[in-house]
Amino acid sequence: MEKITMEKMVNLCKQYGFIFQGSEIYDGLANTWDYGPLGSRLKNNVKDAWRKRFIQERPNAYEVDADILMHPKVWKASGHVDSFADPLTDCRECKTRHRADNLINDFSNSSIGDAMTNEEMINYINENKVPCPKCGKTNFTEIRQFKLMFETHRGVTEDAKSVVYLRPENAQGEYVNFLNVQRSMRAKLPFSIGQIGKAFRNEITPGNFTFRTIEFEQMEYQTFCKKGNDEELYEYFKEYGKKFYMDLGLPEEKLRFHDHEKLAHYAKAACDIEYQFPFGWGEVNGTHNRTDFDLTRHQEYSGKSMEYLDPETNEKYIPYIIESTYGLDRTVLAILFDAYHEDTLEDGTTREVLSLNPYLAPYKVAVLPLVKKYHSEKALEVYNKLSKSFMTTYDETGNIGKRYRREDIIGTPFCITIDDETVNNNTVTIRDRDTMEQVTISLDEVENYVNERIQF
RNA sequence: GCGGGUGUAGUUCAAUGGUAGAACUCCAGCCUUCCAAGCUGAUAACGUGGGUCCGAUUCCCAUCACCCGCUCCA
Repeated sequence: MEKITMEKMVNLCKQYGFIFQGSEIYDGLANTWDYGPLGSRLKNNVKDAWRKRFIQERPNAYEVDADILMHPKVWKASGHVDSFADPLTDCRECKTRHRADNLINDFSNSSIGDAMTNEEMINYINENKVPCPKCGKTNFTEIRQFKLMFETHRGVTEDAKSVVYLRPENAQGEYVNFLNVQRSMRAKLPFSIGQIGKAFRNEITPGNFTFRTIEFEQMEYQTFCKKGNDEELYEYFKEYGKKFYMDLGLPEEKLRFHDHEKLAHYAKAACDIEYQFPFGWGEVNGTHNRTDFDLTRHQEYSGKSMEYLDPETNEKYIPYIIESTYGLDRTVLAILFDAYHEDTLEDGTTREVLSLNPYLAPYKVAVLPLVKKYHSEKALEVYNKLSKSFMTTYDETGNIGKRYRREDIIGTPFCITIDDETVNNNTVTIRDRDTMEQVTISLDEVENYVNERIQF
């Protein structure tokens, strides 16, 4: 088995219609990628798998589909406006990051930093030898204005009032709907709100194909619980997430937990699930104990009570939140890397195979007439019939071996060959992608045969 | 954001200061009754913008994009 490089994966994805470079005919827009016909099928199948495990099979779980554009105050409350758009400078000595204006204001015990430009700030810092609060040295990088949120404008005027943001995370869509979901679903704690959707971050990125992009999709799961149950649920969802990845087909030895030492402003505990990509271990999931930070802030900023009335104890309290976020694009990428391998057959020839979990495969079945001129009519009949049940493809070009190879590389689990026996006796040969074994069954049994094997 | 590398057909490569050649893929046809066979034919490329030059795909500059390594990353 040959290890696949990133370059080869990018190529393969383009060649077979999984993922294309964004805006390619205009030389591309950096760190944007479009999912092609097969890629979007795969991605949707991953979403469906997630929905099944997280919404359908778990008790008290509800899905929402919140808007990407939210009231600007949401991002004030969440802390994103303040921490995502500041003049930041790094201490070269101890690698800590600071707001330049705060350094100056604290140093001068005034608010003169507020009115300075970035250049004035760094000059002031260097001339006055403003020390790093952590290590006491004065060796700061140039100030960089971090605006990690994409902004756009509501309405036709471009005044500050009309600024709206493309959401940098989906979570707030679940949080602001906490009460709506709780009331309308008559939900009792603990319950969960899940959401699949796009988020945007204006980051400087190193790329790595779809691993880090400026627009990305997340599958999020927020579990609201009583304080005291939070730590147990946090541990539970870490394991549940790992199990999910293993169910998708990723091997345990390529997955690991990575506990965060440096925590975000909202988190009490944070742990990633990482997958071993060719470029190293990379985060595919993040589970956070967000405590009651978010709902408390929303209560503060909106003036609306976020308290839950516990029907058993009659206590009122703001719930804790355990968040578990799955990077959809990263998950798809991990699945692609893991599924790809090159086989050497007995006769010495090779084949490239995507051994995808059949549930995830873009096409479940390929219908192949053994010889075009004798069997294509019957094959098209079969194709039309099977298309009603699952994603089916049809190929009559070239010899049968070549068509098997074409299906192997796009991960189609079952190839159905239509031959004289099909025409005369209504039996077909089904060939398995991974074992290459063939079975002959009646045409009527095909749907059941395939259905049994594509469950998640 | 920094350093290095690379941009020629869908892919992988070639050649050239004087209008680009091949293999594979793809498509059509022939052949073919179960694993990339063969034959015929067709389509298809110098990332973009400047500069030097009579003339630039080739040399120079810039830009865009990708790759590798840093950096960054809720």
